[in-house]
Amino acid sequence: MVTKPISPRTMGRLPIYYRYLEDLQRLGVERISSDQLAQRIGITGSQLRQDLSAFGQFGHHGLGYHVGPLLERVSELLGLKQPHRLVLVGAGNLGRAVASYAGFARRGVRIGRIFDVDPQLIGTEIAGVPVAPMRDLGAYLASEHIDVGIIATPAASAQETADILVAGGVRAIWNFAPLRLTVPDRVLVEHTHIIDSLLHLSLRLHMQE
Amino acid sequence: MVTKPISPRTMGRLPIYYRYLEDLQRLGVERISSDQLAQRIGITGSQLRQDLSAFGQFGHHGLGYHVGPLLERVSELLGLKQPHRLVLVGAGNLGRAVASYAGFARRGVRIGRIFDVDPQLIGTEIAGVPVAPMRDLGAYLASEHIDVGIIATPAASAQETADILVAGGVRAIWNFAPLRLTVPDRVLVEHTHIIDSLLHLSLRLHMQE
DNA sequence: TAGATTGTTAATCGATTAACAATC
DNA sequence: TAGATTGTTAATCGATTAACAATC
Repeated sequence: MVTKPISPRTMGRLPIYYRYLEDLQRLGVERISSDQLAQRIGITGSQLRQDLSAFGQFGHHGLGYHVGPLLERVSELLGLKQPHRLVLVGAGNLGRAVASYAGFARRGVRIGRIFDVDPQLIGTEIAGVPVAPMRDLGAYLASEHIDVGIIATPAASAQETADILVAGGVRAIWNFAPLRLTVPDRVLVEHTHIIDSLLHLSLRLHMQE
Repeated sequence: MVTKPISPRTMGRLPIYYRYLEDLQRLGVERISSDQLAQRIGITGSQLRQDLSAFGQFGHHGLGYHVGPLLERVSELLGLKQPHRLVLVGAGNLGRAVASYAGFARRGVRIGRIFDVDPQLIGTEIAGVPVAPMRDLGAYLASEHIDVGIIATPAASAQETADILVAGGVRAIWNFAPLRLTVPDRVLVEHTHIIDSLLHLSLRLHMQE
């Protein structure tokens, strides 16, 4: 189905295309030209067409692109057609924020359980997901097939958590703790360091002066 | 002081250089060669030297780079030498997580006040920062000089919040709400959409299959 | 059909890598 | 000095833009 190899830069833009197409669909827009969509996103129409052509022919000469089918295709490329099964480790503010994120269910992302060391939290639910004691994480992973582990623990326990997740067979780790994790090559790590965003903003402010 | 124009890609890597240099400093490493540092980061030594040469000569032939002075220079470029004054709007889980982020103080980032609509929270403190009622935001901005407004409200009130922040004279908005904000050109917007990270991870997982 | 817009080729632009003289 | 490593130039590679024939 993939007609040409998709370049890294194009891949990096897929989440953005996905979000904009979702917005259009929600607004009831059925068709849009490459120039119109590109303008919203802030890129050139040429670049958008170049990107889209890497994974199929979706446009209609003279008419533009149908939002629905294009969104389907982008979703498929993003791997959103298969549901993802996740566990979340760390039920502090950040963990709670992640667990409560409204957009997951709609995209096939299911957090099966939350793990934390705080005895006060054990047995409670956060956003409908039960909180279990950290020491049960290994056993849980052994009994359930989990794709992704989310680490929202303090930095001090993040590596230890990663080790348990890896031993439990996760294929990827989504890491919010402010440190680099050491994992085997076969395990993907996505770092989400909010400080990077702030540093980037600070840089832009500074350049503007 | 800036010797050559710094390319967008190089600018994008500055936060990463900053974090790695911080780590090295904390570990007590005083000197490092471009090849060693590049290897840690996962880029080539050539690229690192090319990047660093854009903003000065820091290396010592045969010896490598001194971590301290280089970190100083990168901090300066990132605008971390001037303290930033921020307000945070929205004291939900995400807002609390941002307010509690330990790395801000060290980098000259100060959240002066938190605003929320929940009467229960008014008068309390989060991470030592007082929570004030949302309706006082405009007056607060008029009385204090604030650089950046952080939006951690639900999507439904994010644009309204942005309007108040803009009217209050902020130069930039750090937006966590899952929607695009409309602001005048002079106001910078940094979007931090955690869903993008997950989509990117999902894509990588999917490509690997 | 006439007008609009795609998909694709070719041209341009920018970023990364390779190589090495300079130099500590 | 000999060895190591920078800073920079030139070569390569890849991504973006421009242009337009194809086509609905």
